[in-house]
Amino acid sequence: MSLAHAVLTSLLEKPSSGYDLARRFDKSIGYFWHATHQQIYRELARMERAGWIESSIPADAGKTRKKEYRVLPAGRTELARWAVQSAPPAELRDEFMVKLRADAVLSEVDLRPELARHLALHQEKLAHYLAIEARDFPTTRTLSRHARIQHMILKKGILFEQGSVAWTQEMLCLLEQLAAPAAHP
Amino acid sequence: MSLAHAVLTSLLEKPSSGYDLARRFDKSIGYFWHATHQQIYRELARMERAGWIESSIPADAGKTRKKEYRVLPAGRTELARWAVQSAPPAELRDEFMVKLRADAVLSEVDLRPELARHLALHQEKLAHYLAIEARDFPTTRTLSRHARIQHMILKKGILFEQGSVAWTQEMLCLLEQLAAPAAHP
DNA sequence: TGCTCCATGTAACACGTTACATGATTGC
DNA sequence: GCAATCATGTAACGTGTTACATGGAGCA
Repeated sequence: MSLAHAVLTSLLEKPSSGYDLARRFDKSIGYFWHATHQQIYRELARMERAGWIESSIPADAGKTRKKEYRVLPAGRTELARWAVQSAPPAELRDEFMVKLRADAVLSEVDLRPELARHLALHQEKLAHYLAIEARDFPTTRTLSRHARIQHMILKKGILFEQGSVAWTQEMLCLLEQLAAPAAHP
Repeated sequence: MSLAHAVLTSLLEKPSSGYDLARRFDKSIGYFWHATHQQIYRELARMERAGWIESSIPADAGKTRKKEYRVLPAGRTELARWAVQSAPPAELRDEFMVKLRADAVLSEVDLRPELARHLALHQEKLAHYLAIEARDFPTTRTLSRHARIQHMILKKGILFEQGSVAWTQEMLCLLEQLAAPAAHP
């Protein structure tokens, strides 16, 4: 049950509506823990029932159905309890590796177009992360504890995308070689 | 629906029982696509109903309930269809990053023991992968198409673990610094 | 006899995805 | 007036996890 805790963290950083949460997820925690708005609404409803959070109608709601959620002490306690709990480290889960194995055994499919597409996507994401880094962490020194941890989280994403870019390029290269052996005229 | 295709691939490599599949998963495809034996049995039952695979009682079954599954032409076709289908590249999904964010906002938990544990696990996994590499791919040249693709899949795992080790060390270092600022006597 | 390993499964539940529904507000 | 965006939800389904059940084979 990790989504609940991701939502708690996000709400501690800034109390918000489910809709806002869903959007902020897309560009912060969502880089490491994606969730759709339906999951988030479901989780918010559960957590309110559990007494971890409470909702109110914010000042800027007007005639909309907008609600704002805040973390209650019970939620904070629960988050701290969960955070120090031991859990297995993240595992790689990559559908494309399965496709490669299928290619290796079938040897009748061409995965190069898909690889090229992935390469572009990884490069795009990497560029995006690097832009965030340049904007938010221009200097390593003299930053608050909070900022330095956030920077390390971002670095994890950068490392992952750099690895992905490098590997995808090498793989593409290999498939080119295998497709055109002894290609000199 | 990716588990089905992982199982198809594995069965093409070697027809086997559900039990054997589950164990082979643990140390091949399972590095990139983990599955429990319950998932595998469920998937095998579905695929047999769908006509992608068929089962028979193998010669070495004796009085056990052992069954052996083989891929049918329909299964092979389905695998090829799926393999060239476009899909989004793998995303990072790391619970520990959520914990770090929680730490950043709570600043009352100590994640160092857990980080140290993860570091050891990553190093162990990396050593394991490198041992497999040394054993199965002593030379890059003169290998078959199949082996060279398999090697690249393994390299992806190595790259991931290397990145994880490096990042975890740096993170541990930072948490030490933050815990003991200006520590010279 | 009792233990571990082989081998297959059922059931219940938690989590994630997809499609659809509803209605108000904002901008052209 | 119409489309896009804000905002919240229901329903159905697919996938993954956990706990439990069953029974044979091999061994001390």
